[in-house]
Amino acid sequence: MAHWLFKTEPGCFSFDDLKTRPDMTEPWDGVRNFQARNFLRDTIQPGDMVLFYHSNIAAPAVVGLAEIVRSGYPDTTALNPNSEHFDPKATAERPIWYMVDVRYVELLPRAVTLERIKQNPLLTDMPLVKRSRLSIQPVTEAEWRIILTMGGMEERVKGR
DNA sequence: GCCAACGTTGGC
DNA sequence: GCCAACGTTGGC
Repeated sequence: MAHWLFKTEPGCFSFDDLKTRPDMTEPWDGVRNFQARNFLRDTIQPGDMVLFYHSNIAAPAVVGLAEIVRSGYPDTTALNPNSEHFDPKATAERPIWYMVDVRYVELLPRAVTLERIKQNPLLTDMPLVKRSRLSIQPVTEAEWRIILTMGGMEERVKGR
């Protein structure tokens, strides 16, 4: 089981939005970056865990945990001319873009702000810290444990 | 709202 | 296939 960090602008789609879906399952669509696409299409698997990160706000932070419930499949918003994520180059035969389905798991007792992440010398290798704009990022087992601990979930870390 | 970083596009 | 121009992301 692998770990990931998914970025989202909460004004567009927030962790609360994920929680309030009736079945708590949501397609993660609209990713239009090839590196992120490759993770979605090739690597991310059901059961993988996700750090849910809010970007583009005053205090960007990891706010909660989500789980992958479906691996990569074609992102249909790319085929829809009415979608803001429409890509005229995408076709049903060559979808180009992919999405996965995620499920709400739980809110972190304490949000882990980017500021705190940057202060932790053990987290300086994270793409997040290196100022990458990558919206889907791999997270190492060690980083996962550290961030959960910083978020007030020591018990969960020990239980694994 | 500014602007640096950086991914993508397109002319050559 | 290089690289300048351009557009977007996202921290501040």
